[in-house]
Parts: sequence; structure tokens; C-alpha cells
Amino acid sequence: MDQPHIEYVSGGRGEEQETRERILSAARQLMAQKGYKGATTRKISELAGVNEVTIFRHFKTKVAILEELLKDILEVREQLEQGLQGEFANVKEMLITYARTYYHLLVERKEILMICIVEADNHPEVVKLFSSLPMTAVEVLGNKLTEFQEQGHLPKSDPCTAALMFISTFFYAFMAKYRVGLDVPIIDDEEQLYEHASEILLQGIRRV
Amino acid sequence: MDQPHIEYVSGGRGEEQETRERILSAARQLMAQKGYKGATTRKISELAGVNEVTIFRHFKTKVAILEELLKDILEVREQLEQGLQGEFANVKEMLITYARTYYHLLVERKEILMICIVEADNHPEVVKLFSSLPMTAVEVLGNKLTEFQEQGHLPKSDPCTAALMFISTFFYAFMAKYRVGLDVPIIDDEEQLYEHASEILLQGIRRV
DNA sequence: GGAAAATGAAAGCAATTGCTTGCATGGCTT
DNA sequence: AAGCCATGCAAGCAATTGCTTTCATTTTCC
Repeated sequence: MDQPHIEYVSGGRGEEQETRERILSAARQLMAQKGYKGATTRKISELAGVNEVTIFRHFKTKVAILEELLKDILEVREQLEQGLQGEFANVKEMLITYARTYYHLLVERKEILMICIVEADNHPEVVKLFSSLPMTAVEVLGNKLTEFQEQGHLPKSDPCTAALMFISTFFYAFMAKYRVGLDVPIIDDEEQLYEHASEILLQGIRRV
Repeated sequence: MDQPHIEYVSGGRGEEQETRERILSAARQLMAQKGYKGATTRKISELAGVNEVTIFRHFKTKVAILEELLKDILEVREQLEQGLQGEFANVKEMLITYARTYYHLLVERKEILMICIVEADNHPEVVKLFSSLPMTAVEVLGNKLTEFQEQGHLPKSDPCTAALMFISTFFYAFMAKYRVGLDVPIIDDEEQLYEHASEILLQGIRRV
């Protein structure tokens, strides 16, 4: 009895993905697009390929679905710090790595982030969760920059604004691409953006 | 007959603000907070201090209210370019001025911007309007930077990423403050942020 | 094979919501 | 004084929506 009935094909239908997961996935997609109110349980059930009543067998209320979805944001800080674990050849390498980590983190959670942005005012839990995110990223980078300064790899200065500018760049790119649906080359070529932004943050545009 | 019945006190009540304006204002506020769907006509009427039926006497449908509100975004480009009209002592002054213009522009329209962000997926007109905004700001600044380069005040380089970073910073600050409700000193002291960000964009953090 | 678990199908209910209709009221203009 | 105009008030309607109940069916586990 080490492994009680985990892994079975969802009841009565020959599909692989668990019903519960399909519901969550559909809800995530719809809420991100249409907002919490716009994602009606009928629409969710349709997209999930499930009867509406099945939703309420898995989740007590509609809010419970939202709460379940929000759990994805919690371990952001650890992931960001983890991405900065190793040794770096120089500051620029560190910046590029951090940019990549952060941007991927945003893209991976794009639906939930959109839900947060859209529902920020309607659900207090969402605000609380979400508000921690933007500044966490700035903080973690700020700490790393300070570390580099103390090791003599960077001149001493207030790293806050620098971190803010760097993080902002990728958040903006993220929003432009995934929320507004903008399709501009400067944002589309991610690797180049990491590189250019790191260069500018270090050298400024006075010395190219 | 030069001036037909403009200026009268709103029908039957001793208040200054026109009914129509009060409705628009209430709708703007609610839609920004709760989204289009969350801003019910009942709530709008309450906040406006007006009977619900009055709303439909002024606007044919609820969507018509939204469309009216969106008109505020149209003249953004002109305003941005206008803020860059005069002569500047140096590049840094130009950047600070542009940052101030852009940030104020965002704050002045914060409700409508929130509506756009929240409703981007539900209303095609909104997407169209809104999608033009972020890159307009980047473009205008990019052009100005190119101009400075051609005048020999800046070394030649691709100004796109620089402009993107600069604009991003203030958009992020704007979102953090007005959407998420964050209250951090680095964002709260606007003038200092303009100054620091301009400095970093020009010199980088390698030479402070 | 048989019980239990999971799902589907149909119906519906109470609350909400965008919007309408009909009528009364009070101020403004002439 | 008279008529117009903007508004308030009460009622309501059709559609939507979150959620429930009942019953039949299929799948999984032992």
C-alpha cells in the first residue's frame, strides 16, 4: 500500500490528463484572458471537455479554483536565488544569466501573472501574493550587485535603481509580448536583449 | 444665439458637475478597479449618485461608456514629442525631462490605462488603442537619442534597447505603485528616480 | 463479478445584470 | 403660466451565472 490509487485514467474516458488538471488548466487559461468573472464555470467546463457539474465535484466553489492556481507563485524567490548560485566569469555573465532566469520565470507563469494583474483589486489574497513578486526580483539582484561591489568587481554605488532598471526592462518586454501581443524584433530576440541590456547597465550609452 | 444652453446646473439637483461627467468618472474608477464586467451599471449609478436609468439615457449601452473613456489615450504621441520640443543643456537634462513627461502622462491616465491592461483581451478596440502606446514612447525617445548621436553629443550605437530600458523603468514603477499598491521609497521619490535612471543609462554602473 | 469511485446528462434555482417602460417631479426658458 | 428637459422611482424582463440535485452510466479495484 505504498502507493494508493494514484495514476489511473480519468473516470470513464480514455484520456491521459487527469480531470482535475484539465479543469485547472482551462481555468488558468480563461481567467488569464477574460478575468475571473469572464471565466464562467460553463466556459471552463467546455474548454476542459468536462461536464460543468464535475467542476463542482472537484472544487467546492469557483474561488477555490483561483486559490489553487495562485499557489504557483510562491516559490519565486528561491528560484531566483538558485539561478545565481554558481560562479560567474564576470559581472556581465551574471547579469545575462539573471535576466534569462527572470524572464523564463515570467513566461512560465504567464497565465497566473495575468490573472494577478487583472484581479489585483478583486481578491485580497492575490494582491498580497503578487505584490511580493516585483520587488523580490529587484531585491535579489540588488543583493548580488552589492556582493560584487564588496568583492571589488564593481565600484560602490546604490544598486537599487540599477536593479530596478534591469528588472523593469524584462517585465516590460514580457507585458508587451504576452499581454499586449506586440511583435517587435527587439523584444522577440530574447538573448540579444539580455546581452544589450547588460551591456548598457554596465557601461551606459556614453561608452559603447 | 452664439451660445446655446451650455452651462446649466444639472437637472433638478443643486450640484456643479454635470451628470454625464459624474457617470463617466464613476465608470472610469470602477472599471479600472474591477474590470469592465465588475463595474456593473448599478454600481456605477450608485457611485455617481445617479439613478441607474439615467445612465442609459446618456449612453445607449454600457460599451458606449467604455468607448467614450478610451478616447483619452489618443493624443499620447503628440504630447510626448511636445515634451521634447525645447533645447536642452545636455543629454541628461533631456532624459530627465522625458522621464518626467512620460511618468506624468501615465499617472494622469492611470485609470484608463488600468482598464486597458485589464480588458485587453475582451475588447478588440482596447487592444488596438493600447498596443500603440508602449512602443510609441520607446520610439520617440529612440529618435531623440539618434538625433543627439548625429549631433555628436553621443557615440553612435543602437538606441533601441537604451530607450526600452529607460521607458520600462518608469512603466514598472508606475505599475508597482498604482496597480499593485507598492509603497517603496525608491519608487516614491520620483525626481530622484528620474535622475538616477538617467545617470545609469548614460554612464552605466561601472563608472559612478 | 461486484462494489466503489468518477463522470455525464438534464433540470432547475436564486441571484445578478444589462436594459426597458411608464409615470411623476422639479427646475429652466420664454 | 406653460412647456420642455433632465432626472427620480418602481417594476420588470430576459439572459447569464454559480451552484445543487437526481439519476444513469462507465471505469477501476479487489
